[in-house]
Amino acid sequence: MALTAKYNAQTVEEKWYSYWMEQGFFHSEVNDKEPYTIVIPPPNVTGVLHMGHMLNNTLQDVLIRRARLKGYNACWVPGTDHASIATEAKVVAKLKEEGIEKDSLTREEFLEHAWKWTHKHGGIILEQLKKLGASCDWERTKFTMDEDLSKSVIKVFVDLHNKGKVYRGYRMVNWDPQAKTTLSDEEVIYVEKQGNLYYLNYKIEGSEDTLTIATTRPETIMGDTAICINPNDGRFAHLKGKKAIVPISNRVVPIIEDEYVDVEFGTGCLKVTPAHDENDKMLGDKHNLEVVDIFNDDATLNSFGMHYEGKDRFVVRREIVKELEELGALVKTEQHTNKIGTSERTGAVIEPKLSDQWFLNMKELAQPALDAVLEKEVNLVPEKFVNTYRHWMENVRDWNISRQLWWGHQIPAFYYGDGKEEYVVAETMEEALAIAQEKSGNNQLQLTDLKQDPDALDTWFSSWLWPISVFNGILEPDNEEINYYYPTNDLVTAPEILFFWVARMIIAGYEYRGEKPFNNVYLTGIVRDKQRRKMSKSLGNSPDPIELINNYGADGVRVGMLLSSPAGNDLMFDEDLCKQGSGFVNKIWNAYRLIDGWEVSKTEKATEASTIAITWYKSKFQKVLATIEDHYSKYRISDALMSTYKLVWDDFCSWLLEMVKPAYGKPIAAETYNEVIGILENNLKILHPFVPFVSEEIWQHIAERTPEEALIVSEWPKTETIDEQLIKDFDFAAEVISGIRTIRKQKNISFKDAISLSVINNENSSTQFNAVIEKMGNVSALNNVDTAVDGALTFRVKSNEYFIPIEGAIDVEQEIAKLTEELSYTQGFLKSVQKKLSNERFVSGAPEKVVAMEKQKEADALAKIETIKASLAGLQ
RNA sequence: GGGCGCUUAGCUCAGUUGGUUCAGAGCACUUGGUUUACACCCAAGGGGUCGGGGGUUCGAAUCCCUCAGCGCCCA
Repeated sequence: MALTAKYNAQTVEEKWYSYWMEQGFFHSEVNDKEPYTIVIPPPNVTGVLHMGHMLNNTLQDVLIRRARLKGYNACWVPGTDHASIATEAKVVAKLKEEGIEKDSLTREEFLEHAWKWTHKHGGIILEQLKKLGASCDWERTKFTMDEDLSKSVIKVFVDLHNKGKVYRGYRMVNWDPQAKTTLSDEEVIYVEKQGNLYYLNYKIEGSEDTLTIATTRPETIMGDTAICINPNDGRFAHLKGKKAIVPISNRVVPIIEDEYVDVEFGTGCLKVTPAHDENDKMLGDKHNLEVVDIFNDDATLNSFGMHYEGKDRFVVRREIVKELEELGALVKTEQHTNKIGTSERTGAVIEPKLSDQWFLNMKELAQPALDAVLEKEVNLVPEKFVNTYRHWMENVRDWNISRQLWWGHQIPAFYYGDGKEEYVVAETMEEALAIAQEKSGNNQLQLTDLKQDPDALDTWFSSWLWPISVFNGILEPDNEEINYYYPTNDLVTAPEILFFWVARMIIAGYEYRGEKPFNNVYLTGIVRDKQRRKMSKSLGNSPDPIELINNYGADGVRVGMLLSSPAGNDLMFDEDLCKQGSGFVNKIWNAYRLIDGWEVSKTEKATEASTIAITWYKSKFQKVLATIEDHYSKYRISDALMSTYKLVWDDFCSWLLEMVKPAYGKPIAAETYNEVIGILENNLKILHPFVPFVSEEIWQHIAERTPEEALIVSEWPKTETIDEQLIKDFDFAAEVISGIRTIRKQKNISFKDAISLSVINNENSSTQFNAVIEKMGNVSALNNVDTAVDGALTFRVKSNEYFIPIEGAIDVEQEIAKLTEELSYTQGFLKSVQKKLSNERFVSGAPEKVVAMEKQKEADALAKIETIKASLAGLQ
């Protein structure tokens, strides 16, 4: 079969991906081999593939493909996440477009819409991942709301409740007024915003005096129930025990004292609104203040807002400032920047709100998970994240796990009465009824008397079980699969979700398996554009990944993603990287085209150059293989790629193939050809994790292969001994060849013109590469000589001196200048070495090895100086 | 405000316990090369006071102090 001149990525990629699928190479079953497991960070069902997924999943595929080649039973479990808030928001928006309000639907009706939406969009990302070449075990695809996974979530909730870890509490929570739900602390993003600081006068009861407070939120004055001063602040001693009158509402509120107040900030007088600020709530509890909640769930004002009732908080802010100004209560307005909490999902400004929510007590649960990372049971890569992790875990706060949403796992709490405590928690309604009858002492209770808590659980409360629940390890804790695949090996994810997800998975792992969920966590960087901006849909600075694959091929994009993504460092993505990637693929392809085009002769003898070249490459390959293994062991995937890239491009293509290449029109010895094919096959194996498609394509071209012989399931190259001396000798020869090329370029000697080369072999260097030097330098004859050759261009490698006689006159002046410069540099170098060696403290203080090396340097320099001096003498 | 980290070539980054050619790689750049795999190519080359200053040491990109700039996490 003739090879196309241009590599056609698209057809090749489709062909081999379906072949791999048909042969079931991605599928894993429990067997006798050692498992290697990865669970995918499940993408949201709302999502489309973005560059972060590309990076993340490329890395996972590299790891899983390499594990497969190394003979592990490789299992990569894919799946998706139901993403409560995001999905519900999307469905609500879609319904709105169709003129349907969520409120007009029953829960069941709404969920029907949500499921429909999920079935339509949920699998998009997974389908897109196939284009990238992801070798997931698609037969194992899971969804966080699958029946068994849902049951696992409910079981865990009930279990934690029975253990007293899950509790219901009336707390200040983060309220997203757009999604109309609470958020966990982790879902709040603080952003710096330019705002105003308003100075307002409050009258003091029974006097004409006023006091001045400073606030960023004048719209909350309707909720003020106190003014607070610092007892140590002499300025306000006269206010002690008095009362103040809140403007507009004219509510009379006490003036309390607390050292919490920052004397430096604002005026030193603080208005206290316990219903709408966490710190104020704390003051309110301490001083027994009234709590006045002035907001509706959508952050419009309620009846406490008086004539502002029904208006949005930000509208009210503008209007109330005007009114306060008219009343003469506004003293001044200053510009002020502060950090404002916003919703991770909707971007809405968070409103602190008091409400009943479900919480998970984290302190004790977190302890084993903290120890696991500190003791390196679980490795975070890069290690710098350990500190961040420790800090979060040591200061972990209780987790608000309830969400005022329908899409998700409904909380299995059932109320049998109107009292706050009149509820039971159980996995099923029937169980709930039995417990309720017992708890209430009322045997007459019916199923219809039970009302389930309408709230859903935080999405992360299901995904924290992911590494366990995908193997059904919660419902059947002793099943064969969980025992075999768990703990998984590596997790690849973004540092952004270290707390949201990774930490909580570790917690759940220890709580429900008594064991870590994974050995290593590889935290990738964030994909940014060239201007260091995070790639996002809203900025429109993210290329379409599928478009990229169409343009550069999946292999090209994979290489492009990996080229510049050291662990934990952000990746400044540039489409040129994909271009470089596809350039590499093209290079590999063309190297094979060259080999494939050779006429093979059984009678032709292997040339001396090709024999030594092949021996050399095998050693070089082993050396680089060891380096690559080391990089992988440290999760330095881009370094592993770069080592492979240079091995294939430089050592294989530029050196080996050029050294064994037969002269134009000549056949190649069968012996040499077979060796080169063997070498190529090993190259393809180490290339495969990075460029699975082109490597399989070439592999299958080389020979007819049975399915069992496919590259994807072949064997990773064995390590063999490395002949270091041979590699050194080659490097020396390469320097000689480089010297010849430099002279050719300087003197404008075309490569087509053969030259003769003489050497004074002061180094006593190996001559086994002489045939290579002749071939690669187009040298007609390589002679050993004892004395300098007259009328020749010269260069030196170490203390070896090389002569290239040329027709016509040598520019003696230029040669002398060149030599003089080289001489003075070497003399300077010698001087510094000798200075070191004559330093008594160096010789006695430094290790023997280091001193010996310095002595070697001295000897080398002395020898080199001799040869240069001799050459100079010859010229003058 | 508290904690962590970063600063090395034009760009993106390596550089392990201080000690071989340790001042590096890839890209970009400059120059030359196209009948014979690849111009998505080949070959050669230029380029850095290792953020500034101070210290420890025989020896510092590497350890310590300090200043400046940047980033992340938490409140």
